[in-house]
Amino acid sequence: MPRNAQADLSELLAGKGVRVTPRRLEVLAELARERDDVTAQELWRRLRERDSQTGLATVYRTLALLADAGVVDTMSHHGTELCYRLCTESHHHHLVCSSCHRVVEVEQCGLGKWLETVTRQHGFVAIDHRVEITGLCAACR
Amino acid sequence: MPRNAQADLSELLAGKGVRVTPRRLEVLAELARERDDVTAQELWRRLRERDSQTGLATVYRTLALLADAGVVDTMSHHGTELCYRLCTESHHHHLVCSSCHRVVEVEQCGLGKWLETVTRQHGFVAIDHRVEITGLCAACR
DNA sequence: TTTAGTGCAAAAGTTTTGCATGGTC
DNA sequence: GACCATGCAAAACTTTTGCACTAAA
Repeated sequence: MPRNAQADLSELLAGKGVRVTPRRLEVLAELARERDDVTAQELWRRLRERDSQTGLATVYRTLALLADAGVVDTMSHHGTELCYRLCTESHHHHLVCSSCHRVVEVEQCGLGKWLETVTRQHGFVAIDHRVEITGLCAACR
Repeated sequence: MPRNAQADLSELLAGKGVRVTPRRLEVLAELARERDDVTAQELWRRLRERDSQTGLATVYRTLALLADAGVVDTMSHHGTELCYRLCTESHHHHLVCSSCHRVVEVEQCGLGKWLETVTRQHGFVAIDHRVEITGLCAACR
């Protein structure tokens, strides 16, 4: 990994008030390498393949921390495992290929007015929302 | 439970080509009683409280079957457990109260055109999509 | 020096499976 | 009667915790 990418990751943590450690950088670097989402178990397996000594518990603890800090997004494809993914900071949604599990981030949000309307209609105040579109990507079609 | 509701549930199963059994009707009836979503474990506990002899494995098997048949929706509130809920047949989305977990179904879908646009933009063919809006309901505000 | 992170192993919890038995069509 | 559903107990997994030890600020 390029030396400045390393530094970026450190800043990413420090900026969130999170203590910087070698383990956390390893986890973060692995997340940065993944194009798509991964489970904690998968991430751990890949770290081991790179001869990292990181323990599974640390992976779980780190991912929970990062999710808390808003550095990673969590998704669950309606299986029993939680998936993690390093995400852009801005509001966005996901396009997921049901065949190859590729994830594409969509920056635009098409909900705008509708969101306003339906939440008010039911007496809710919206805090957050997520849209997950499942489909087939170009390669899998 | 009213006698005709019983019959309705039987028809619901039979209509999907699913074999009708007392156990499945019990699970279905319990789901019908729940306003909000439940985990398999919760559902099982409630059945026991009603002196049902249904085994936990049967609850899991039945819920999987019903989800497959499209009779229940599954959601995961980003915890480790999967939640189930008896849903209307038509396309709809969910409004979830983050404080009391109340779920409201929203029949309208505000995605229409936007969905078309973004999927095509990324070379996807959309198969399905789900919108989950988190917020505070009137009572919890 | 104080406070927090980590590895390991054990525990806790959820979901799945094998198998003998009983019920549905 | 054939085939599927069920209960029970065991197994398989994922995730969390306790604790002794190490490292960051």
